[in-house]
Amino acid sequence: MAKASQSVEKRTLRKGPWSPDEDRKLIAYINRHGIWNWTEMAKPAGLQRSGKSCRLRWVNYLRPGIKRGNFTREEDETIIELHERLGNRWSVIASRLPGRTDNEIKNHWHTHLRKRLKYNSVSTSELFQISNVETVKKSSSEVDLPPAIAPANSESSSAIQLSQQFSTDSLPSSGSDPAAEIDKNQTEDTLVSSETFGELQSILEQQFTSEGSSTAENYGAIYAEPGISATSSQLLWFQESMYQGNSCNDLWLNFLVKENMYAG
DNA sequence: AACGCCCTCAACCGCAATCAA
DNA sequence: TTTGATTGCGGTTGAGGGCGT
Repeated sequence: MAKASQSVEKRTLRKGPWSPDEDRKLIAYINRHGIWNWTEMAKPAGLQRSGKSCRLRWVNYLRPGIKRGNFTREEDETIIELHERLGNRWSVIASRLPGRTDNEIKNHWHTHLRKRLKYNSVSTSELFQISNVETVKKSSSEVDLPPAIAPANSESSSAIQLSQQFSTDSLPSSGSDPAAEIDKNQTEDTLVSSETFGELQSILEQQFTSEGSSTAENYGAIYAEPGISATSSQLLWFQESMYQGNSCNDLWLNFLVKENMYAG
């Protein structure tokens, strides 16, 4: 692309908050074509946004499976624990919290958890000793984490991790790269903590096991499949079951209803 | 009611890593 | 090997809402 037209394009790019219409356009485009190239996608999608902006909007807000709303106690503990071990590696931390994005976790850390830790001025392990008294019935490998229908991290992760179960006790106490060790643990851990989640998992596994391509691509592909209604209704059933009332779900529901994909 | 302060969180920016030609 | 494009990540910003005065 010529430099002149590039700069013209740059000047006309929209910034700031996304409108519902822009959201719909992006969802519709990804639904039909999947994710292939963020910088090139914006234009045919009818968006005057940079690819970067589109990607961010999708990853942090529009992507199916995004869990919004309050963080659970377990999530907080996981974040604090991992932050103590890994530092500001938000994407790694996010990958342990299905449905949560690195951005959301980062914000949550800065606005809530950091203050809480500061206020308590005790070490994380001490905090956990206190908080774990209430959840003593749960073994370390049974600590419930919210289910995910997508890994919270990047599009490039190689597989859907449906039942990311994560034990704080299973974290390595030493090692060259804690994050790598945790990754290893994560891929090995596929424990299911509840019947409900088991059902959800089996449904979703049916949808996701065949390809093993990247997450967002999977969603794009799935929503572009001819057998869309069954898949989307299952996904929506899942989402509605687990995360009722969040704005992202509403958006998807509205969208799918609009697109006649979901007659629920 | 009006104002100012504080908090939250969506979005942006810059840089590093990765990939492809 | 180099170089440009693309993607991913973490830090930061700013709009908007809540709340106290």
